[in-house]
Amino acid sequence: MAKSSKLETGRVSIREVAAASGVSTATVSKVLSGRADYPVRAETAERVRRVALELGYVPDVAARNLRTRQTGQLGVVLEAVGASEPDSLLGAMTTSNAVRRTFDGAIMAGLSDAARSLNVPALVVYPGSSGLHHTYLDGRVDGLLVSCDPLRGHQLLQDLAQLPLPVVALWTQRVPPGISSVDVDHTAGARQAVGHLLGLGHTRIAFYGGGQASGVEHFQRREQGYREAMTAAGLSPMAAVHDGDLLVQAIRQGEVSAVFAETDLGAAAVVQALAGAGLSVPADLSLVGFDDILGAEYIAGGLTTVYQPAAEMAAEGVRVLLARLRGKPVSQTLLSPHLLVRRSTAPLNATQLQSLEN
Amino acid sequence: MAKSSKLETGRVSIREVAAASGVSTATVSKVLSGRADYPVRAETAERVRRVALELGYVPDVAARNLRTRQTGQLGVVLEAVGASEPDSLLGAMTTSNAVRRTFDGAIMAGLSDAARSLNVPALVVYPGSSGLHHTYLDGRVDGLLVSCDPLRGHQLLQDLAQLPLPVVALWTQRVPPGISSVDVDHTAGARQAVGHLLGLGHTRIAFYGGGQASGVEHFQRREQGYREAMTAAGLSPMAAVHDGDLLVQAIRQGEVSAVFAETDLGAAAVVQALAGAGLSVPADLSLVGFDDILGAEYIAGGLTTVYQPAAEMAAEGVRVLLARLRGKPVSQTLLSPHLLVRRSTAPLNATQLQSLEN
DNA sequence: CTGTTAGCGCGTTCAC
DNA sequence: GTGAACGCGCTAACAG
Repeated sequence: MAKSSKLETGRVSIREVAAASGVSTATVSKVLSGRADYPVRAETAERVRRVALELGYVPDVAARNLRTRQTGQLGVVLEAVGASEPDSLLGAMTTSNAVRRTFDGAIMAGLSDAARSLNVPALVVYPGSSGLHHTYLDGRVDGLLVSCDPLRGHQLLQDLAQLPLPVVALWTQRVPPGISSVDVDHTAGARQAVGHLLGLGHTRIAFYGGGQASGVEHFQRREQGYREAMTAAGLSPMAAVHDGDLLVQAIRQGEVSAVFAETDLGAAAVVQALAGAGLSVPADLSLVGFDDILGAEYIAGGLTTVYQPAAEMAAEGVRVLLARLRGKPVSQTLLSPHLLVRRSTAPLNATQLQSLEN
Repeated sequence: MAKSSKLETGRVSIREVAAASGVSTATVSKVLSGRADYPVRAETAERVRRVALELGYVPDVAARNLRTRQTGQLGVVLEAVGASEPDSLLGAMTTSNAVRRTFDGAIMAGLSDAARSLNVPALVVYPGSSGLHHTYLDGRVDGLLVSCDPLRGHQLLQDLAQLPLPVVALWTQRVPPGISSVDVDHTAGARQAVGHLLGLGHTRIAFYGGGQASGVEHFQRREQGYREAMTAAGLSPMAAVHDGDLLVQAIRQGEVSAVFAETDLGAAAVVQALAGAGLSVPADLSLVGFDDILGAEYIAGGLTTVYQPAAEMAAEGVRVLLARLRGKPVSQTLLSPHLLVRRSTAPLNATQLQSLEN
């Protein structure tokens, strides 16, 4: 209609609300931003709110961001994603990659739920590529959550530590100074797993793991928990096994009646090795895994395993980050996993006891 | 130092770059925005670029968003996340939920990779709650990608269709008018699966599925593909089976030598039912699943299954959305899945042939 | 053809 | 409770 040189955004602005309620834009802003430290007469506030609602006023995010120099958005960096392994064709996705994605899915779910309930307007996702510069992040988010990939180095965290943003790392305890972390207590989880086996009467408990991926922080902690639990029970920890044939041999010779596997996938490999040798779980071997991956119910008819509280970890991460945004200091948090007892573990039985005595 | 009432952002602004290069801010903007339609002498442009680099100038995202009324961000709605099933405690996560999360992880990975390679600065994630209002989305993103949960209704898409944003739905073909979609061609995948079994000599092929989740779009299409493949081969499709005992009975009576299961999890259930009856895969039954979930390599010693290209679907979704942002029309896309042949399928064997003849 | 001027966009906040 | 400056990049209109 009106021949105007101004851009028409088709939105109701704060000025229109101000005009319609007979106050200044400043007053409208004070009322609607809900800050208690700007006193406005209750009657006025009420009128402004009603008019805003009637007019369908929605504050403009961009303008607010510009003025406040904040976004209300949190960044989520998925380290495993930036690795750019070409896995899209022919299902060439590696298994560990798939595991990561499962967990990232859970992490995203936990983050989204937490963000919504804690009134964080939005999460901004970035792949954890090395080129994750200041440039991309600055101005888009107020802080950063990093879903770390324990299989990779800490280069990403080192880089992110340089940013002028608070950073919370998930799923790791190895963080540069200045970065908060939230991790699962792998050691405690391992102790629970081994404790369960001890409670069933097993004493010859092996740790299955330490393959190519030894050196991985999580796995080291899990083995550490195994050692602690064994030692605390007055038993000698055994050297880690990572070979199905050797394990089968050890079982046959009565040297092993139970195994705590580093991961559920490792446990699945154990089951396959035993099956190939005509042995079964839990009759010949009690088996505990770690992770509770998708499909764990179908490993050995139901794998007893340590559940990692990924969603809770994510939620805690959001809380920690918001706290930092409010000035709280850097912190390190550990969350206890818990044991899911299914059908892959059983009391030490007569047959096992017998071969044990040989 | 200087007693200034201005906010100190500690950033290099376009004005400083302009001053340092001896031109106006307008010129700097023209040079750095890279738009060809604003002619600037090459020499000047070069100087400006150099100065900007030296000063470490980074355009302010908020200011740019405010002026251009665009964000360069795409929204990602995860429908499965908004359902708010309390699954964080005690591992009460349902299996289908876990499957969804796996796929959402893959989707996020695909989206992130695609976004980066297509120069989309950021993805903004939202849980697919019903309260996903205009309010939250408007001004934060230029368009929306929706990772649909086929187990739920289409209410979410109906709501999103009202928004003044282009929307691309992933993982569904049932979309309201005005919404683009990218889905896996479930029917084609099912035809591949059944074709594989036919090629191995099987003719008595059952479809395992149609339980509580019948009515789910994907599953209907998979069953449809089964029917088409059977019919095309001159065979009569059998009624869907969803009971392990009945299936075992049918196998024993020679009525079934192969099964195409609606999902990998369904296939896992079949394996368990057979194991309980002393039957094995693939000796007594050739089995094909659908999904290639994590752990599929461990079902029946390696489940033959239909791989869903989740990451590719996500990448295609980003392309489609960017195209729409450039004015391209609404479109519906189907991506072909492909068969992963592992060890759960084998040629029709003598024993099976014999019981077949009874 | 090259570059400048002068606001615009809109919510927030300081000084009165 | 108000007025007006402010945050900062973009671009239409204009001058040389």
